[in-house]
Amino acid sequence: MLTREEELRFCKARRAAIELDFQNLNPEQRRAALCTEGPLLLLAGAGSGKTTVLIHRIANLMKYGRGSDSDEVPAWVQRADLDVLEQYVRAPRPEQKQEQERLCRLDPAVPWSIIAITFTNKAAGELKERLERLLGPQANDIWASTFHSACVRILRRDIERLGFRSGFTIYDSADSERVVKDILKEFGLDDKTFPPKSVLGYISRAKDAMKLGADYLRECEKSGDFRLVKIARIYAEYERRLRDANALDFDDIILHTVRLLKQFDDVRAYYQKKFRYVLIDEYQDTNHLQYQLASALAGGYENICVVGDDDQSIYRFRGATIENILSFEHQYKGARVIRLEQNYRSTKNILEASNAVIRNNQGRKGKELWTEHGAGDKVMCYTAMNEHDEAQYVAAQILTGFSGGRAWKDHAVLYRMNAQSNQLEQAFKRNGIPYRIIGGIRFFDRAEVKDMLAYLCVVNNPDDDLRLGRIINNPPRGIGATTVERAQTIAQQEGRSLWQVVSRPGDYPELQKAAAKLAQFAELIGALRRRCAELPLPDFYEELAARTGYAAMLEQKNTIEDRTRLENVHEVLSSIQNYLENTQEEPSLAGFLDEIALYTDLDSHDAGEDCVVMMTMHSAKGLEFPVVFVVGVEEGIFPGIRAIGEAEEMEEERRLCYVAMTRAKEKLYMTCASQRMLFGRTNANRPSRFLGEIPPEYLERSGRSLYGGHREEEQGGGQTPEREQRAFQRPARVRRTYDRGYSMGSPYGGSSGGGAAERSAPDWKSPAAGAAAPKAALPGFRKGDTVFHRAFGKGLVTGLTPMGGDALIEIAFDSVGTKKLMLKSAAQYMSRDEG
DNA sequence: GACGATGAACTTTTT
DNA sequence: GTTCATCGTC
Repeated sequence: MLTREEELRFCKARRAAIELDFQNLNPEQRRAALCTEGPLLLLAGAGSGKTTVLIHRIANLMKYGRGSDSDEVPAWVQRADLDVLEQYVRAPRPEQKQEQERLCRLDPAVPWSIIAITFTNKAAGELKERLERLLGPQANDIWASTFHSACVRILRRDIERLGFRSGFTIYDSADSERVVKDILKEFGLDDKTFPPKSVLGYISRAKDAMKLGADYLRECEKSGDFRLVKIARIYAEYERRLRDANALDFDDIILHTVRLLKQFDDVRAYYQKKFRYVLIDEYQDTNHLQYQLASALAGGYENICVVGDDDQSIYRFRGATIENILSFEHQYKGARVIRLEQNYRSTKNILEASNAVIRNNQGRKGKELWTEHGAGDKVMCYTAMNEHDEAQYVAAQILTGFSGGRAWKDHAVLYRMNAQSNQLEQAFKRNGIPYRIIGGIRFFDRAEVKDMLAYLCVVNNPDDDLRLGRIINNPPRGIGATTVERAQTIAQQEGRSLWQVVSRPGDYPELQKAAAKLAQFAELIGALRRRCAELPLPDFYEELAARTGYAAMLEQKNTIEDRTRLENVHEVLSSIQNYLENTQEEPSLAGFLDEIALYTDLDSHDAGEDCVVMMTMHSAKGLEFPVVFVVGVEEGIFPGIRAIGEAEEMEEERRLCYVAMTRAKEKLYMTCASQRMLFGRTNANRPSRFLGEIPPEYLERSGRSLYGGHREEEQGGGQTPEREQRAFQRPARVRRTYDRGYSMGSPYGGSSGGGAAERSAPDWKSPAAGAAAPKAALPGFRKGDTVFHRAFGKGLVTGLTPMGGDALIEIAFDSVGTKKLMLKSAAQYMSRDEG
C-alpha cells in the first residue's frame, strides 16, 4: 500500500514517464496529447501540427489509457514500482521500457472504442494512414471516418427502426435536384419562382433544425407566408419520394442518425458505451446537426475532444456554425482549452501577412500564430492588366521556379471559383506546364459513369425510382417517355415504386402496348440481381456492362467521344477493384455504392504526381504547398459580390483568404487584374480590400496595371509606417473604418485620409471618395417597409446598405424570393405599398 | 426516337 | 463565354 503522498508522487512520475514518449511534440501539443479525460477544445491554428497531435493523442489513449490524466493509482502498485518509475524519469534506460509501460498503463483504450471524425475522405484517409504507420494493424479498428460514412455505418445497422430498409441508396445533390424538379413539375410550379437549388437550401436548413416535412409544413402554415408553405409542401413530397425510393440524401444521413440516437435509448446506450473517446476534427465546420451527433455520441463518457480553428471556418454557407466552437466551453462546463499557436509551415512574412488580414475579423477566439522560421520572401502582389496577363504571369513564375530547381508539384494555384481556372489552364498548356485541376467535373459525374452506377444502384435497390428512370431506356430498348410517364402515374396512384409497376406490366391495361418490352427489361434486371449474388463484384460488373447492351451501344457508335466513354465505363471496374483492395469490411455492392456516393474529387488528388495543382481555395483547406498563387484577388471576385455589404459573409471571405494564404510554406503570390472578363463580361475590379489589409512591409508589389502603372512599386515600399502601426495595434478601429470606408468606394479600408493608399489603387468605378450619401438622404425606403415592385410584386425591405452615393436595397419578395437591387435604378419601378 | 438549333442560365464553396 | 436544356423537326 502506498501512502497518499506516495500516490501523488506515483501519478506525477507516471505522467512524466509518459511525457518522455512524446518528446517530438512541443509543450502545448504534448499537453493536448496527454489530456485524455473530459471535454477538450483544441484551438489549432493553421499549420500548427494538429493532425500530429490527434494521432499522438490516439496513440496515447491506446497505449496508456487514462494514465497521463488521472490521479488514480491501481491497487497493485508497490513502493518498488514507484522507485522504478521515478528512477526511469530521471534517467530512462531502454531496457526498462516495457516495465515503464506496464506501470503507466491505466485502462488502455481498445481501438474500436475510439472514433475520430473528419470532414473529407481525404483527411480521414490521411488520419488512418498515419495511425497505421504509428500503431500498426490495430489502427484499422479505430473508427476514423467522415461524418457521413460513420453515420452510414450506424444506419446500415439500425435504420429499419426508422422505417427504411438497410439497403438504402444515397442520393447526391444532383439526384436531389432531379427529385425537386420532378416535384415542381407535378405541382405545376415554376422553377424560376422556386429555383430547385434554393428550395433544397430551405429543405437543408429545415433538416439542420431537425424538422421533418410535417413539422416544417405546420410551422410554415403558421407563418402565413404562402411561398414558404409551398416550399414546405415540396419538402414533404420530397421526403415521401425519398422514403418510397428507400433513399437518403446527404443531410438525411446525419439527420436520421441523430434521430436514431435520440429516439432509441438502447441504440444510444450502445454507442455511448462503445465510444469511450470521441474526436472531431475541423469542428468549426460542423453544422447544428453534426453538433447534435457529436454530443449524442459523446454523451456517455463525455470524453470529447474537438479540434478546430475559428479563423478557418469557411462553410457557413452550408450551415456550418462557428457558434459550435465559440460556445464549446459553455456547453461543456469544465472543458479544457489548449491553443496551438506555433506554426511550422510558413515563413514569417507569410504568417504575419495572414495574421494582419484575419485580425480584421470580429467574433474570434483570438489567436496569434508565430513561427521560428525566418522572414523569407515577401508576399508578392502582382497587378495584371487582365486575366490573360495574370495567367501568363503565374505561368512565368512557375517556369522560373521550375528552372530554379522546384518541382511542378511544389506549386498550387488557388482561385475563388472554378470558372476562373480556364485562362490559367490555357496559359499552362501554352507554356508546357503539367497541371491538374481538382474539383469541377468528377469522374463519377460523367453521364456514362452515372449510367453504369445507376444500373448498379437499381440492382442493389430496384425501388430507386430515380435511377430506374435513368436507365430504363438507356440504351434504347423501345420503352418511350410516354410509357415511363404512364407507369410513373400508376406508381404514384397505387403508392408503389416504379419498379413494382414496371416489373408486372401485365397487371395494368394502360401499359399493354409496351408490356412485352417492359417484361423483357424486368427480366434483365431480375437476372442481373441473381447474378450479382453469385459473382464477385468485378466479374458481375463486366457481365452487367455486356448484358445491358451499354458497352455494345458505345462500341457501335464508335466516335472519338464514345471511345472515351467506353473507357470510362471500363474505368469503373478499377474503382471497384480499388474498393475491394481498400475496404475493411465485407465487400459488397452496397458498400461500393456508399463509397462512391460519398466520394469527392478532392480525394483523387495524388500528392505524388508531379503537376501544378489548381483548385478552389475551399478545396485547399488542410493542404500545404511551397509556392502558392492566390489569383483574382479583386473586389467582386474575392471577396465575392455576394459578400459585399454583408458583414458576416465578408468575415467568411476573409477567413477564406486566411486559409488560402496560410497554405503557402515559402512563397506566396497574390494577383489581381485591373480588367477581367468573366462570364462574357469585362469588368474593372478594384484590388481586393484584403490586399489593403496586409501591411506593406510584408508585401512586394509589382504589375502593369493599365491604370496604376509603375507607381505601385514605389507605393509598396515607400509608405510611412504610421498607418500600418495603427492598423496593427487597433484592429477594432480598422474594422470600423473599413466598413464605412468601403461603402465610400475606397478600396483599401482604413484611413480615408491616407493618401498613399488611395493613390496606389485608383478608384475606377465609384464617385470620389468621401461622397458617401448620408443615410437620411436615401430616397424614401426604410428597412421594414413593404414595397411594390412593378416586375417582382410585393416585398419586404430587409436591408439597406449605403454604397457610394447609391444604396444596395435588399427586398424579400413574396413571389420571387430575396433580391438585391441598386436603389437608384430600382426606385423608379417601386412604390411603397400602403395596403 | 434522334438530331440539330436556339435559348437560357450560370458562375461560390462540398458531403 | 460556356454549357446545359428544351424545343421542334425529320
